[in-house]
Amino acid sequence: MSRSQQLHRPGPPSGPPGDDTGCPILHVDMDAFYASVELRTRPELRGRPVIVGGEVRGVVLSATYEARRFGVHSAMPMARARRLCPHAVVIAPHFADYSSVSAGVMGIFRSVTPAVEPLALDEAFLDVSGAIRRLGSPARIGQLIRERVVADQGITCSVGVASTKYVAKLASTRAKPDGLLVVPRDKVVDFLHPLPVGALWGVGDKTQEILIRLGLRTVRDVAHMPQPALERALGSALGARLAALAWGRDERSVVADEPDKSVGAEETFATDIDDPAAVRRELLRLSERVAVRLRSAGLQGRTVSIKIRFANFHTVTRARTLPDPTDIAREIYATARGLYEGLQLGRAPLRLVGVRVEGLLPADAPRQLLLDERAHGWREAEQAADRAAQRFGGRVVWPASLIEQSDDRGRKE
DNA sequence: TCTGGGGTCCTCTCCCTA
DNA sequence: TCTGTAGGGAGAGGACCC
Repeated sequence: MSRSQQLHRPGPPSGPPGDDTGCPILHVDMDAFYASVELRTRPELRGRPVIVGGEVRGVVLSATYEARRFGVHSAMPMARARRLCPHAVVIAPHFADYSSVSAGVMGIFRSVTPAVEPLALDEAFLDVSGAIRRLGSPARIGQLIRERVVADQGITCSVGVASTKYVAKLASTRAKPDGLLVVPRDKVVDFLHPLPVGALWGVGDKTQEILIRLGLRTVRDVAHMPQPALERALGSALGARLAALAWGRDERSVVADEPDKSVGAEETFATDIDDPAAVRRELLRLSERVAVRLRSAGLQGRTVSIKIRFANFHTVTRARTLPDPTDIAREIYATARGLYEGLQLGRAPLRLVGVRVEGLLPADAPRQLLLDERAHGWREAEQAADRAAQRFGGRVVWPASLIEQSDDRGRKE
C-alpha cells in the first residue's frame, strides 16, 4: 500500500499510487466539511482555528485542522472546545449551505457512477466497477473526483480505495486531510491488524471498554479471538461482525437510494423546562416539522415515538403503532401527546423532547380506506399549508396554539 | 466537563396467537 | 377446554455513526 501525493492544487490525474486491482470501492469523505464550507465565504479565516457549533448547550459540529491541533474534535462540548482553543473563531452552522454543497458533491459522484451510497452530507461510498473502462483505474477515478470537488466546490476531500466498504472507509480516514490511499487486496490484513480496536466499525467507547477488559487492544487481537468468545462478550450480531471485519471480510455492497426508515425531530431547550403546556407546544411544533418532511418525501409511517431527556440526562422513549400509516401533523401530535401524558411526569424538568415516525412506506402505497375515514380532511389542509409555504417562503400557516407562546421562553432561537 | 440532532441497528422483554 | 411452547410483532433501551 502507498499513500498518494497530497493534492494541494488541481492538476492532471497522476498514475495509480498502489495496486488497485480488484478494489472498486471508493469512500469519499470531505475534510472538516462544515468548517471548509464556512471558509469559502470567509477566506480571511484560512489558516486560523475555526470551530462550527451551537452557542448554547452545543457541541462542536466541525473544526478546522488548525483547531484540531489544540485537541478540539467534533461532538465535543463547546464549552470545553473554547477552553482548549480560546482564540478559535466560532461560527454558528448554516445547514442550508452545507446541503447545497453536498448536493453539488453528490452530483460529481453520480457523474462518475450511478452506484453512489451517501452516508451523510459529507461522505459516500462509490462502486466504480462500471466506470473503469471509461475513466481508468479506481485510484485514477478517486484522483479525478478529488480534483473536481476542489474545482467545482472549493473544498478538499479524502478518498479511500479498497475491495470492501469497511477498508475503503478506514483508508479515507488514514488519508486525511486532502489525500488518497489505496489498500491493495493482498495487503488488507497487514493494513488492519496493527490498528487499535476502536478502528473497527461498531466499536465505540462501551464496546472498546469490554474488548480492553478481555485483553484485546488491536484488530489483530480481535482477529485471533475465537468467534464464540467474542459473541458471548458482545452479543451474536456484533461479535460475528467484528470477527469478520478483523480479517477484512465485509460482504456489504454499495446500495444507491436506500429508503429512509424513520423521520424525526428533536429539540434541546436552552434551559430545562418543567411546564407541561410548554412541552406540549414543543411536541406540536416537532410533529409539524416531522409531518412536513414526511409529506415532502412522499412517505407515511405507522409508529410514532417520543423521546424525553430529563435534566440529569436520563432518557426515556415511548412508542405507539397506529392502525394506519400517517403523515398528518395532527395525528402525530395526538399520539405523541398521549405518550407524553402517559408518562405522568408532572413538573419534572426536561432538557430535550423529540418526536419520530418509523415504519415508513410510500404515501401512495395502496391501503384499506376505513369505513368512517374522510377522504378529504386534515391531510389536504396540511398539504395546502405546504403549498402556501412553498409559494410564500417559510411556514405561513401554523396551528393556533403555536402562534401565541409568549410564555415559552425556554425554547432555543 | 458537560454532553446536538439526525439517524440505524441490536438486544431483551412482553404479549398475543397458533 | 386447558397447558406448554415457539414465533412474531411491538415496545423500550442502549450503543453507535456522522
